[in-house]
Amino acid sequence: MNESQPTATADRILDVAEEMFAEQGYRGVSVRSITLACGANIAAVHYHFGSKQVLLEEIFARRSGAINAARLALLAQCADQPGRAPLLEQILEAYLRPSFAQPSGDKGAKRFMRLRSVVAHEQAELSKNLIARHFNATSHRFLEAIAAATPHLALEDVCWRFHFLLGAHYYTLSNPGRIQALSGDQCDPADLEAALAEMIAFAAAGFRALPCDRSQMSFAPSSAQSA
Amino acid sequence: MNESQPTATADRILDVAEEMFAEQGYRGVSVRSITLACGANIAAVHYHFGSKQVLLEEIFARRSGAINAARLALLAQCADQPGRAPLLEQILEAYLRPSFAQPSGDKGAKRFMRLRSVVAHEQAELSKNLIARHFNATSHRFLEAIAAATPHLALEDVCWRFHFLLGAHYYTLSNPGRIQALSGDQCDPADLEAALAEMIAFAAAGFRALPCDRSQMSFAPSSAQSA
DNA sequence: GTCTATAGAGCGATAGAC
DNA sequence: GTCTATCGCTCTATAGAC
Repeated sequence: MNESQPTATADRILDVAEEMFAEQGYRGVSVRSITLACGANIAAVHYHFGSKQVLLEEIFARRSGAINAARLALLAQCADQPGRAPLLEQILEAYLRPSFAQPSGDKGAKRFMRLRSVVAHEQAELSKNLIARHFNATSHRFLEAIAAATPHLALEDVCWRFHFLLGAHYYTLSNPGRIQALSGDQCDPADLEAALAEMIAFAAAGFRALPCDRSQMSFAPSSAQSA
Repeated sequence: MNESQPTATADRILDVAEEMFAEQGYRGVSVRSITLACGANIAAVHYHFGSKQVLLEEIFARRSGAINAARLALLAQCADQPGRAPLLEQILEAYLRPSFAQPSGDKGAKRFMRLRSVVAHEQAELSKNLIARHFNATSHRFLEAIAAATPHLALEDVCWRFHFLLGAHYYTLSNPGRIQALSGDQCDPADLEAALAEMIAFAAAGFRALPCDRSQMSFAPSSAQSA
């Protein structure tokens, strides 16, 4: 009857910890409060995982596999064919959609995005290692695909713009309240399909822009424009 | 000789705390370590500020005034004239440049950007209040200016795209290491003029894009594209 | 205004009974 | 595998001498 839950307690801890870390930060959530919230004993985290940090690493490992697999599966379906969206838009959707929501309808992917953002700020060194271990390979696959679709850009430009996309992506899924405050509640951050469509349109246009020209700056300090 | 430093200790605490909070997080830095790092007594923070949180609020108050003033001064200089960059690019530069570096050459503006990002994740509620108090008015001025320069967009689209710009902006100044890892050290995050030029080109193109069309999605779950 | 000393609370982690 | 009890540590904040 319960052969499908050999370590039900460990799974419950992973679920609850992911949610609490994402919403209250890593340092802001104690091992005590995690076990209390999921009905386990205070010592359960250290029994199942060994330490608070290993628990965090297990959360990363569990999520990243599914997201990477979904991204690469969609990337494999991208094709420059008549009647479909332009290839660049397809690639961007293949990259972004799995971190908005999994096909199963699980909303945890979005929460995990906020968790990554939280950890990047609170545990910079650990975050660098985890992101590199779990996401570098897939990110580079997409960087290459985008570079191939934007032959007018030097690789350096592609990297900067992909970096900006990452920032917009993290911020949108991590700070859903900010756009409500900015727009006077006209934008609904819970409408993930709208956010995704807006982000793809914005980023695709950004990637298509001509390489920037630094001499076109209006207020550079050396040109003594103002003071 | 020292009439210019009536509260030298408080100023030193503000400087050191801003740097330590930005690099190690708010919860990750103790009042003890701040006072130790700036040679003050352990009790100095509570004598001068009353609490750790008020110290953080004073850091916000001190920086935000200068940044807002610089932004609005540059915005007032923006004009759609031949021989200058397009108006949209001018507005974006007026918004972004003061948070990359102040005219005085002070690098603290960039550090303060990372501090805001850190606090947004660790102290979500406090951050919301501080950001609204110090930045909402100026941000709305720029939202209006951008909206006027992009008459093809609904206000909702302008808000989403401004939100994406905020995300790219925060991420670039908060996670300088990520673009080095992504680009194989081809992009130099310390070259702030390059980052600024790239960001303006990317965002300006994004704002100029046509409104997005949600029916153009390639992998929406309801269309049963894959599984 | 600067210092020492400490209160009072919460933390991660562990030992050892069951 | 689950529990209680507790160790040893760090934290913010404060009291009170100088």
